[in-house]
Amino acid sequence: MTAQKPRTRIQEKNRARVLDAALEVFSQHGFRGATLDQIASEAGLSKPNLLYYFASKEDIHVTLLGGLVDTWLAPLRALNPLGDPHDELLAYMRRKLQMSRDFPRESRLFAQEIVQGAPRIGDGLSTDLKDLVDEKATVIAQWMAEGKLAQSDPHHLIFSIWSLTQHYADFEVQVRAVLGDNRDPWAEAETYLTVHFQRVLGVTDPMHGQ
Amino acid sequence: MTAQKPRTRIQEKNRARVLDAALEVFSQHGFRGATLDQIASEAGLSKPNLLYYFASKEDIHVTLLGGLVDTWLAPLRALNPLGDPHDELLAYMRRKLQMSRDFPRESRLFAQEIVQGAPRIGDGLSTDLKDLVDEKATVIAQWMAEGKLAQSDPHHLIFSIWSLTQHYADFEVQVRAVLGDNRDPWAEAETYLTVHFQRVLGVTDPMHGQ
DNA sequence: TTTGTTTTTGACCATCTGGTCAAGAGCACG
DNA sequence: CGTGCTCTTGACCAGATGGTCAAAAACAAA
Repeated sequence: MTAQKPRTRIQEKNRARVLDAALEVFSQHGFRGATLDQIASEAGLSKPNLLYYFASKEDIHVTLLGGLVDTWLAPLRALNPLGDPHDELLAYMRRKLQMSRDFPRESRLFAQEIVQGAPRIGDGLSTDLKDLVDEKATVIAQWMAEGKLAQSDPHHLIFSIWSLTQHYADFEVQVRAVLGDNRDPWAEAETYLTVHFQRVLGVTDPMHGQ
Repeated sequence: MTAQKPRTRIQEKNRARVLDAALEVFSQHGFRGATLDQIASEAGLSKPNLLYYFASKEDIHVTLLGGLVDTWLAPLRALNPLGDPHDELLAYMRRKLQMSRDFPRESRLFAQEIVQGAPRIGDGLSTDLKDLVDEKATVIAQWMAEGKLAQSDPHHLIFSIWSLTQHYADFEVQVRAVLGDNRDPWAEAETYLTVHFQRVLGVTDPMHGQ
């Protein structure tokens, strides 16, 4: 299943450096907009040296995306069917927001891949992703049927969590431009989204400000 | 202010064809991923002929984005301070969703520009966009102060409308992959988002299913 | 038809880009 | 030191790409 781990320490270190550099460049310019020279320079390696560690530009990109999907889906996997519905979903939202804040480059890389039609990841979407989402959607539907959450379409509820949290990473420039320099987007996002989702989920007893 | 309109009919027609082709290609591959040959081919023109109508690749891209911003902001401009708060905001959301459905290429083009840090549109964000949003945020804040809407941060409320509506255009592949072939994302989106925002806005008297 | 203007194109070019290669540097081990 | 292995690089290449240009085709006006 897993590819053979690189043997030496230096290989492991340099592969990591390349991947980090590539993440920086790919997330900013997209796959075709990125150049091997840029990545090599960012990684502090010569281009041929970079190609000693990875077979091709696409190899780097694929490796990056592959390692990403699992990480990205982890918060959803962690959604516990046995926990309290509100707590679980709010916690999921917060975890997702944290990931957007802590790994904006990863978020943007993923966003670009999807916007462009997921040309190099498409298959995984219809299988792994769909299966996981369907599974969790069933759990949520069950919660709703039990009257523990306000009724709505579970799939779209999940979409709304993705959309609202990733927005702050993917459209960060726009958010900052609109809010101005004196505000902290991430702090405000957590406050706002908590209230937002409490309402959407149909909280029974929040301290409703006013 | 406005550039001199092209004189002949054929110029107007061919410029339009180029822009449409460019929109197709840019929105799919990003600026650097798109090639003049692709655009020319898509427009049914030879590359030199294309460059007879536009000075450069960047010229095409800038023209496209420039014409876009106004259109994209129109729905927000139309938000009426004198109307009913719930109706106005729900109508805004629906108009935005319709635009995402009817002009997904425009949405994706814009999304890519923002994700990449708005390198060719950045200035407009901090001025035109910010001013308009600030203005409308004030209106919304007023509505909230009058108790006509549930309290929350107006700027982030606007972000949430952008985010949730554009998601269905920008991440359409993902949405379709997750929902499967037998569902209609756009129809469901309208239904879902209506309920979603009724809750967020603090509807006084919805038919609450259960 | 003649003349002047707009449109179109084939040929061409400089540069960039992903990728190769052979040779060299560094290094571990006997 | 010598031997073999990993790592690094300068030089190079083929193809793609943005853009130019002079000349030809279309077209409009007289």
